[in-house]
Amino acid sequence: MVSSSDRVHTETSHNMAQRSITSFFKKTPFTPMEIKSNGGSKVSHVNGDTSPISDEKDKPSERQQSNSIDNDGDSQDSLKPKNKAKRQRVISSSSESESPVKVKKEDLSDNDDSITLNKSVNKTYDSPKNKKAKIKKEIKSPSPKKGAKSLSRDEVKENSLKLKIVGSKEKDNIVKNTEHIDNIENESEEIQKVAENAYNPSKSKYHPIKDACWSKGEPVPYLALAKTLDLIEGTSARLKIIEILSNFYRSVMVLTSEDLLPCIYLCLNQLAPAYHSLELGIAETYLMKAIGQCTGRTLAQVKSAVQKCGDMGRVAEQARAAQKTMFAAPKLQIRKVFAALKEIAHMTGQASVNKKINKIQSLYVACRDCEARFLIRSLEGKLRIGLAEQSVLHALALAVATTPPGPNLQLDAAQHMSADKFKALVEQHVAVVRRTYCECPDWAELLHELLRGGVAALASRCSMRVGVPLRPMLAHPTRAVRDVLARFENEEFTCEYKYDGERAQIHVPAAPDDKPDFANAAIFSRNQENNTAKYPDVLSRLPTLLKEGVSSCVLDCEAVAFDAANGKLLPFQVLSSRKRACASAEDVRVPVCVFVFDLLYLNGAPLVGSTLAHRRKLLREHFCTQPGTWQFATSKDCSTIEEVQLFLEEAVKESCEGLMVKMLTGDNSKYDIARRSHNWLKLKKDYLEGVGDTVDAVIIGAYRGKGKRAGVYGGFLVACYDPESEQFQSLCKLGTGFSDEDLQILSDMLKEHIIDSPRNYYNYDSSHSADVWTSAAVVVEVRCADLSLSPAHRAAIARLHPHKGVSLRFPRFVRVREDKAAEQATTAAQVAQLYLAQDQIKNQVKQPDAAHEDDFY
DNA sequence: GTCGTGCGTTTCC
DNA sequence: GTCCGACGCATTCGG
DNA sequence: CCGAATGCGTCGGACGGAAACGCACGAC
Repeated sequence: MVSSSDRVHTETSHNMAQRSITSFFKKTPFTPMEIKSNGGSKVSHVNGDTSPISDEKDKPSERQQSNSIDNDGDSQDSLKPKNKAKRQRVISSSSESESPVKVKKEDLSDNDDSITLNKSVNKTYDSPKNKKAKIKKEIKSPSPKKGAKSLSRDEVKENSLKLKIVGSKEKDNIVKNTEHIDNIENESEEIQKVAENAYNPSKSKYHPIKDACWSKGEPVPYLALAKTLDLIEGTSARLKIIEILSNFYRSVMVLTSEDLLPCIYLCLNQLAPAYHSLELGIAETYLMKAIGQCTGRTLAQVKSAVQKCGDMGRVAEQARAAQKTMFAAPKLQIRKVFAALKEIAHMTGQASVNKKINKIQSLYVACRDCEARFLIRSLEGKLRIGLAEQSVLHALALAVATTPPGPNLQLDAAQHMSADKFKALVEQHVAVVRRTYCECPDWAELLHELLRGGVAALASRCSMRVGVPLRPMLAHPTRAVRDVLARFENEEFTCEYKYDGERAQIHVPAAPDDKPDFANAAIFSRNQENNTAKYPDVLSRLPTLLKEGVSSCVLDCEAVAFDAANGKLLPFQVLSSRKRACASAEDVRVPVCVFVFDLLYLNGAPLVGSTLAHRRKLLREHFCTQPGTWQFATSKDCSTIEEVQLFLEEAVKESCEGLMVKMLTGDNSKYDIARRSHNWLKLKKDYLEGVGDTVDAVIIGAYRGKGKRAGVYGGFLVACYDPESEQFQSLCKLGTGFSDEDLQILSDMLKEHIIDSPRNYYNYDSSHSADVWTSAAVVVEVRCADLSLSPAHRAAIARLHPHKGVSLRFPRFVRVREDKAAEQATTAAQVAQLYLAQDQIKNQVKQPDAAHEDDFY
């Protein structure tokens, strides 16, 4: 490894390493020598530091001055000639073998050329929803609610109109003989099928057979899904989204029910239940490569187009549209697309990446219309249309309420009952479907039972069982201790330490002899991944946890790295260095202590419907603890603010993140994820106003935003200042905490500070190379939860570790410090000081032996 | 062919 | 993980 | 009394650091 002391940063392909520090003195407007330490500048904002500046709550009002919403955030590129245009549409796929070095060179030099080239091809994409939001702001309707509603309707109409126009334009693409005779019982009439391009599941009084664009028994065309997703993308009203999707599902159920599962998976970007651990293994970079190869562009060209547009799906769609197709590929079918994705996920071993890319290309070239957009986004892993799990569940419930599966075909149940009655029916179905999914997050199983026996049979046939992970209860952040009381007023509640580890849901099934079957026990993560192989040590000592009489159970726990020698909890960073799969308990390098805090199932009976008080009682009765291996989460049943406050401080001192606050009795203490998934409160020091670490950092670079952040910068590289080495050392990237307005302001602000290449006194890792570099001018206040030693960031490098700097955990933007100049930012020494001041670091037992030295030399 | 390194992806928080 | 924005729903406010 | 305003919870999607892991690729 290159020692970074002799070089400002280790980016070898950049040429700036040659530039000497002296050149910096000539170029920069401010000279580090001139810095006057501002009256003994102290560490900024440590634990409620009350410097007069930091206390000024000058937030939005002042910033409004520089607000210019109209700006397109198009920064430096707007200066460039715009008429070079469409040159590179010429299909020339000759540039195959790009060595990584070559690619890098292109990356660096493309700044002027390819971006301009792509400019007119890929305009910054302003999503329909963004547009809508803007319109909404402009129109100050006396009745915003109604205004919004009618607006969305109009827009949907407009959208579908456009669709029709497009459809007629591309008449040649429309398959003309789409007339079929459908033999479904009471539908004896001849049904003329809708052309695929005109498929419109958002129309009112949607008829699942007549309005579909395929016939009974036929595989569902991928274009039907793409059209549905396209409509949804243009809609922001959630209920409307659900209606559109449910209409599509109704058609699938009635015509081709076996395609419903792939349809749902494609809507969710999922391949299988999480605990099957099936992943695509393909993301942004390889996708861009695939698109480039298909459309005769270099990786750098695609990259800059994606940056410009903020959406790879759109880029892929436009690139595909611009291409002439040599021969018509067969139409994509949903089941085939989904099967192909699964196939890609299963490819492993040598040359698998290329095989995956080839497979993607074969799909991509067969894309028509907007299919490419959604195919590519599926592969990216996010649809970005405002549709996710909860809406899919709702849509499915609405679909089965409207068109119930079963022998007696009924196409629109709503017709036969009052609106209120139907609404109640839907609500009930939604509740059942959601609950079922929470207890058994397996779409295959859920759909199988749903299509077979309908909603009525779902609850009984498909419910919680040992071995299938259930969705865990999550917690809401709380900004003040008094908010806890506000929420839990007059209720019994308890506070537990919030341990800084990894969620572990432990399942122990019963053997036929009614003893616990430890051999088949399993451990699942917060996201239902199967972590059984990760914790052989925990599994091996499971027998010490269960008391006599326990035959089966499901436990909710937190696994925390543990220093057995000193009986101390270790930071999350230590825990995360555990191998993901470990053969046996002896091979485990990082021991853990498991903190059990809930019991969800005991001896054949689910407890999710019991109160926490009851579950906790059973937990304490039936399970053993042993310091350092199995412990119950430290808890205290508080009733006053003062008690909570004190307990919080205690928790933090003992290397915990804070507190979890939970209701003990009543309906709200049940483990009912379907009804409310964030039913607990979390209380952390860094949420509290005026408490927690804050740093004033300098923006030295920016990254172009994607999706809803297209057109502005979506993130920034920020640094601390080190007067001794005269460097700005990267501290972290900053990507959350700003309002849309903040982002606009920052983007405008930075325009005048953009520089061609990073200063040679910027110390950063090449992995953090910014899209746009800026001179060190804008100072921002950044809040974080922790400071950690970083392999990639350089703040306070060599002060705590020879080649590791410090970075921030969970960094978020607080405000612009317009009152501060770059040289007044938090210094490297102060960052180091903040790092060392952390309770968790102070708690660490200093090793007098070589272990410490080991790290150093 | 083997080994180490770099890069990309996924999964925790 | 944090955070923001939009939506939907219930409750309160005001003419 | 009814519509408007307000408050709150949910949902979805921007974005963060760090580590493991698996494949690609160059050095030997």
